[in-house]
Amino acid sequence: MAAPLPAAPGGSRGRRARRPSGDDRERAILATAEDLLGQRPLPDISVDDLARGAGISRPTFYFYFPSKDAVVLALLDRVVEEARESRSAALRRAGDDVRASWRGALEAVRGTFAAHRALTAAAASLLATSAEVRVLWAAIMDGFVEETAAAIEAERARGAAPAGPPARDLAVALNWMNERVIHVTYAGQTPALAEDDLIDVLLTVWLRTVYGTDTPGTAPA
Amino acid sequence: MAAPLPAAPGGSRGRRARRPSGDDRERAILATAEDLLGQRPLPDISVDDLARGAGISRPTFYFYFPSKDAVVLALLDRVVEEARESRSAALRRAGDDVRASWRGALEAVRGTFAAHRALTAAAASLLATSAEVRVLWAAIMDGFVEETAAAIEAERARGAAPAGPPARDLAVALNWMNERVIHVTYAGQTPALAEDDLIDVLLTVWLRTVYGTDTPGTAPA
DNA sequence: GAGCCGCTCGACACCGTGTCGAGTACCGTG
DNA sequence: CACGGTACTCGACACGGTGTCGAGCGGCTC
Repeated sequence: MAAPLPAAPGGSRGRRARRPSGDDRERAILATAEDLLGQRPLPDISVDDLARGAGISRPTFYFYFPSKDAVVLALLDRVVEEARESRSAALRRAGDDVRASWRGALEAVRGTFAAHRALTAAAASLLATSAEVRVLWAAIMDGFVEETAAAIEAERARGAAPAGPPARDLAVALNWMNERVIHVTYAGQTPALAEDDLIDVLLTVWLRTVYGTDTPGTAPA
Repeated sequence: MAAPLPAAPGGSRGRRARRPSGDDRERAILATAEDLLGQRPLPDISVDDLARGAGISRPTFYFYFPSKDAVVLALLDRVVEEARESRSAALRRAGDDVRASWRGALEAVRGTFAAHRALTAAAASLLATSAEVRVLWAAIMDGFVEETAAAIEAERARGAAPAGPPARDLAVALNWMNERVIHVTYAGQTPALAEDDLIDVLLTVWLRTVYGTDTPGTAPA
């Protein structure tokens, strides 16, 4: 919401070299986008809506962003970063209790997406049309997969988890499962899970897949 | 490809009451769509392209279909039916060997989607914008989930599978995992699995989730 | 041969996108 | 204080896609 960005020069995404002034406008566009996305789906929002909402004309909008998609991408950048950090933090915390650790990671991702449903829905619709969004999405999923695969390998190394397919392969399947199940659940699609059962169910699949049991760390050698 | 449709009156989907003649045109449009989808993504195909490909003018196209989306929906109807039947058949076959039975179901769905990659990609892009496609997709996933849930419950009842979360909840998670993993793998996105490993990995997750082991039927009482 | 019906398309209205070029306001510098 | 530049603004335009309307045409039936 806040995040003043004192004078960050390197625009990570391609959008535009930022200048001290006019910066308010850029933020106004972003804010308008976030606001409108809470009201209706992305395809029903035009560049004109965004411009008007930010108090500027349509051509002026193009001075700040090359397209409607770029606005969503900018918004998404922030959320993706938030999800990544929140997940890594959860994984770092709770080092002892294995089960709690996995649960924390699940919970972190779920939390981030739940907090930004509208944006996530918009991202999903862009996934089909925007190569940039696809790249961004692939990057975050890749990060999750790497992290997960490393964790599985560690558990196998210490004898807590049985062998099986490459850890990375399992990680790919599990993480995509999360992505989709969380998405359909929060987007109100069917078949979905009850929001309250989400984490329990996903955790069960993760634990059984990795350890073969719901209660790792209690029985094995 | 063939499927003459002798004179089927009840257009399942909303498209239009069908008349004996002009039927060739309808098929030509469908064929053109399938063809063009093999060349470029759906958003890059206009109604005009479809019409020209079928040898008619754009307004005439609207005599046969209410929109571009409806064409894809019609195509999708057939494929969805194919997937459903192929999966049910696989589940019916191989009654004894549990593992083979699950594998067959996985294989059936994979096969159908692999055979229609382009269409599946188009469906994915419509999922974001077309309520009808969403309903159709929800329906097929629901069918898979029901079938899966029943199978899990049967396994639990005969003591082959351990208790745990509601069978339906596990079924939801597992089937969405399949959907997504198959999709990213065949759409060439990342992170994905190698096409050859797909089934093995998914099967492992399914078996471990349902039974807690890769080799059901060998150990338990 | 009159009339209907399935079918066809030219022409049109509409909407959203993206661009171009003519401004304006404000800056620092001479 | 002019002067030139630069950040920014927007009216007007061109384009491409969608969907509709109404006139026309060919074959069938009575």
